[in-house]
Amino acid sequence: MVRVKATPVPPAVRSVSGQDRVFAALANGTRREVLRLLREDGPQPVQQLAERFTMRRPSLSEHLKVLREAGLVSEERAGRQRIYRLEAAPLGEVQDWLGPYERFWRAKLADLGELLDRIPDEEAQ
Amino acid sequence: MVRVKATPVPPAVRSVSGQDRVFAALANGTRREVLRLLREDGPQPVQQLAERFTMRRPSLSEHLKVLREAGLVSEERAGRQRIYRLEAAPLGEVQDWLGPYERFWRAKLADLGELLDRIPDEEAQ
DNA sequence: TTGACGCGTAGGATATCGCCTACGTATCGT
DNA sequence: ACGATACGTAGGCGATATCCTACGCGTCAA
Repeated sequence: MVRVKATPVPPAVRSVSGQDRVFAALANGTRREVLRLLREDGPQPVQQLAERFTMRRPSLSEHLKVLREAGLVSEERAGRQRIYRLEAAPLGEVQDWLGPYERFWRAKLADLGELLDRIPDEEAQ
Repeated sequence: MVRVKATPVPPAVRSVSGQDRVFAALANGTRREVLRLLREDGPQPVQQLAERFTMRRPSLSEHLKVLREAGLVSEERAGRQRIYRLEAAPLGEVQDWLGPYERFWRAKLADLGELLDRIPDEEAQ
């Protein structure tokens, strides 16, 4: 069969490795929870992290691998332990990605605010 | 300026599953590209969106379904067309999720700046 | 009314995900 | 040296993701 497209423009032109990995890593609740634990309780060995989940430790190790390859965590060896630490730089890139969308939800909130303003009470911003 | 949200537009379930849906929807390059197109070129019918991708139209329809169920787009019927529009509110929640991490990458950037300041001859860009 | 158009869904093929158990490697304590 | 500990990897397995073709449904134009 013949497939001729005028302007294909594959969407994966931009670094598939970087942004895709980060978003894919964040698409899992367990991995987001790992990031939260590292943020709130600081760097920890795998064992300590694993206590917070019901899954087996090897499964958590796989999640840590995904986070590592996305640049979201780093590991430091300490004896037979491996201390994992939050690396938030890729999240900064996520925020940059969000930037161009910000005015859209701000507009929505403004609409809501306008509605509220019809009820005599508030100040605007 | 914190306003209590009293049942906004989406009456959908806002629990953990909602957040999961949003992150999962963003984990695909095609879907992020759809959001960009809707942001830059405004609301469009499916056909017009499909011209920008190499995949078949039914596949794009499935991506639009994922975005719809994540609350990231809305559809409006116009004759035999369906006009899709960006709904950025869930992205606002993503930004809220990023909030607690912000100080981490800010700290990293500060360290980098300090490091660059110690090298007098180099220029950063 | 009839056929073309715009779009979604059904169902299948393949790849990847997320979990498991079993096992290998390096380190620590005795 | 020896066993216990901390961790990663290998490989299997069911579920899900992502693409496809075929097709059904509503709308428009002639």
